[in-house]
Amino acid sequence: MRSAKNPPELSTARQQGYYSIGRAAEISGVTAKMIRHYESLGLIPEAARTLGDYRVYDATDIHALRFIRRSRHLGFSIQEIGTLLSLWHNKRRASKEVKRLALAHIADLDSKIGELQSMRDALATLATHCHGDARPECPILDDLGGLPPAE
Amino acid sequence: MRSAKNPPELSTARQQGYYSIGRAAEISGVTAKMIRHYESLGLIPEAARTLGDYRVYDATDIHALRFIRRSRHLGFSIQEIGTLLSLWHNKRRASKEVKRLALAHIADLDSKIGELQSMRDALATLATHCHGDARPECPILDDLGGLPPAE
DNA sequence: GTTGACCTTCCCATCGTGACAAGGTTCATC
DNA sequence: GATGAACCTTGTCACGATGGGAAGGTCAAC
Repeated sequence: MRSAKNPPELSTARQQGYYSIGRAAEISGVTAKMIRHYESLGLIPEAARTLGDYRVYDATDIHALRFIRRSRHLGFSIQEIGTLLSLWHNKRRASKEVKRLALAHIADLDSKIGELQSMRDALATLATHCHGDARPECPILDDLGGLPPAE
Repeated sequence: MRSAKNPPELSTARQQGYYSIGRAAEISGVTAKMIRHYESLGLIPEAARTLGDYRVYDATDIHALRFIRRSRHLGFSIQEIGTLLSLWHNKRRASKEVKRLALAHIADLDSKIGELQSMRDALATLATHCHGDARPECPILDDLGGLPPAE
């Protein structure tokens, strides 16, 4: 199947405004790897193919990829993005749905932030009491080891 | 090798203050699953075994497991915990080393918190401008899709 | 001696991403 | 019209920390 009867067809596609996966990755900011991955997850529809089996993307696809990138940037999970995408595509959706999702995600973020913050504060307290010099005494290790803090 | 010449030996071990993995999990707060995992990673030494090949743990082992649990709770990675454990075991360590690690970890936490916080704030701003009713207009989706916010 | 609780090892899944391998396609250049 | 670079294809493996489950062995108690 080397250089057989197939017209190149990729150049044709390009002339019609299609992008190869590499080009799509470049202009959408999503790596080619991840584009394929999202396709395999069903997050985006299967890309059209050239006769040489190369994936091609049009402006709409790129738009969706940008949507995904931005959503990831805001910390939405792939599943949540799936829902957001379908809401995005549905011109008749109620903004209520979207807002509900966003608020739930904000709550998630808040709880993660709270967790990290309490780790941070606990550790900072310990570090404050640690001399941090050549001596072996160390309240940090003492605490990790379960010793009550020396008064 | 069913009921062969082996003395039970587990009850003996128990009498000598050893704990089975399930018991160790219970009193250390680390699941049996994770205890085995930590062993396979080399984070803790290979446990002693009974003749029936059951792992047994003594008070020192439990102490180390608790140390690990607390460290994880503060968000240290397994690798960092490996270092902390060796510092903990080394009675001559300088507290400087430990403090350095703790401060580096605090910096990590701060940067993660910052990331989440900026996600949260960006999303909160968008959500504020979303009516959240039955209408389809939605600044959140508009932004994700790349539309500049309507003024 | 049988039952049931506990243990053993091994494999798979998560989540999002990256790296690599082995091979096919396209295209420009000689 | 052949060669080689740049790109594409599918596939597998890995991360980090954890959980789930299967298939089978051991222990204790009745």
